[in-house]
Amino acid sequence: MKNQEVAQILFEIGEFLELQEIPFKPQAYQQAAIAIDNMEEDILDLYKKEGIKGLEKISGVGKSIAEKIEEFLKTGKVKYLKEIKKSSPIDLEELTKVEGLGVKRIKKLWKELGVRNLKDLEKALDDHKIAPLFGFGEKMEQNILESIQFLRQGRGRFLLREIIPEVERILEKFKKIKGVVNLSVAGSTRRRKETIGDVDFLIAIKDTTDKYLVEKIMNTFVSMDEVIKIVGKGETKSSIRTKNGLSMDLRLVSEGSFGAAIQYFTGSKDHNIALRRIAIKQGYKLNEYGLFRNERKIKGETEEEIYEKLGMNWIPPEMRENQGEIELAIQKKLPILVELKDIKGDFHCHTSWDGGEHSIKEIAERAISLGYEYIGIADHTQSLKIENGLDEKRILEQRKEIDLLNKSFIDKGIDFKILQGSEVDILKDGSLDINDKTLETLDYVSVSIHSNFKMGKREMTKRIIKALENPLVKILNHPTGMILGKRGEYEVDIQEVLKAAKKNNVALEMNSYRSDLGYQTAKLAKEMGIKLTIGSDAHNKKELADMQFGVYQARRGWLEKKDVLNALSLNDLGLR
DNA sequence: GCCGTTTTCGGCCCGACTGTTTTCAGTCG
Repeated sequence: MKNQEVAQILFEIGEFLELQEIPFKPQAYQQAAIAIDNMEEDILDLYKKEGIKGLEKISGVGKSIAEKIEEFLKTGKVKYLKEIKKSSPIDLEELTKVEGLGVKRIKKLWKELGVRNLKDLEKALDDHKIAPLFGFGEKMEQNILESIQFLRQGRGRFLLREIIPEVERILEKFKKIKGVVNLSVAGSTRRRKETIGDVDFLIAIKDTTDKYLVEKIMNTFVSMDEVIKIVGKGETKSSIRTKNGLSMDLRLVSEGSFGAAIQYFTGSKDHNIALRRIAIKQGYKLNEYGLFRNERKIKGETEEEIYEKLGMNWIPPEMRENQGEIELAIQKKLPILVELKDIKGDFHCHTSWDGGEHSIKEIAERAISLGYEYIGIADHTQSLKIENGLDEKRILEQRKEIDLLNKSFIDKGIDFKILQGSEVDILKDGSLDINDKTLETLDYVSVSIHSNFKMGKREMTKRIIKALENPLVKILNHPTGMILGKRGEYEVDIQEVLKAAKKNNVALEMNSYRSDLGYQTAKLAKEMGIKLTIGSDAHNKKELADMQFGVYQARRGWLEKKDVLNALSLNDLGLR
């Protein structure tokens, strides 16, 4: 996908225009960049299909920006960017990453000290040249120094599943403070984005002029064990940085503004801009304190009433990316998103048969305690030597154990069934490493790529499609090969894979551990009428609970219960 | 540069915190 590259270029043009103090154009470029970054469709495909007119259909893209995109898609370059870059040789991309430095300050540093990049900036800091500058000062110099250190440590985004436990711990801490009437995490964590840049908390109290309570809450926040730096501390907002490099903000609002505030701080930015424009059109003003008409607050206590007053349904946070959810909310046609409690089983877990930690029985017992109706055992197959993958013989042996366990459930009157699946390896040529005769004995067959990742896009696409054409195959596991935070995607034409999945009636997995099928692709699959499964990929019984993270991404892909195979009851699955 | 249920011209989201320049610009989200 070229989308990110295109977005990056437009964003950069915006920054250079800002540097030149040209009004309004920077925002125009940056809005177009955001829209393209959020797009589901490959911009190159769009251009090939519909040409420059297709590009102009993207929100925020008009004639001029469309031409620049076209130029980039054709030549890989944009002359306009090259020219404005020439006029000021500043490495804006690098320097704007320094917290506290925006385009204005960067420009000043360049004019006064000739700072063009991070290296120059570090030299200027060494020589203590920044503090004496008009408008800067000692403290700013110190802050820039610390920001650079932070940057050098490699500030990345954090995985949602790493963040959630810490967030819950902190929320518990504040719940205990008397006088806290409402609280929530906001931002991308509340939207359940798969990676998180920083965490926003929101706390409501009855009376924000209660200095004692305000002080107590803010002090609790900035003196938590994990804090290594207090970035800011005020009466309504404080910011800290934790030991592991995560930034957290806490905002304090009055009870009556909690709804407006949680709406505002949940974002996304794009969603909020769109919502505020609608408010303006209807003669309102919307900010974090409420919905106002002529300075008079109309609503603010709950999110629901704000959305309602603006003439739409409340929108689940996971959907708030300005991808058409507002239009649906106005038409009152929002999908009813799948929830964790809708999940009836799991088609992707491993047992001690293939090197997992727990026996089939132990896994099944945990699945029962999670309230599942069934569990699909999907152990690896023989090609995965390192995982002690099963060959035909062991698959048949495993069946015996599963049958016995199922019989014991029936005897005990437990309404639960273990399904024997398998995570069959797709070989280099697209054939499977278990013969069809054995596959026929399974309750379902799921397939995956685990080797030869580095083949060309065309070859890999062919390989996967060939596997999907085997009529015994029901699920394609982790379709892109990515392991979020660890491994990138293999080269594959996902559009073609989707088409083949549709044609052959194969479900695609949203893998909870890997987050590899992005929510945008999931949304596309749903629109094409493809079923999805949410798989935990658990290698022990504890990891079965990771299902929640797959459900979050499914919700971000607008999936409903009916789109998710493992939200169906056993009887509705249509297995033997 | 983009956009249109007031508009093809004239608007473009909004507020807190920080540091520094004593009244506000810059940054951030």
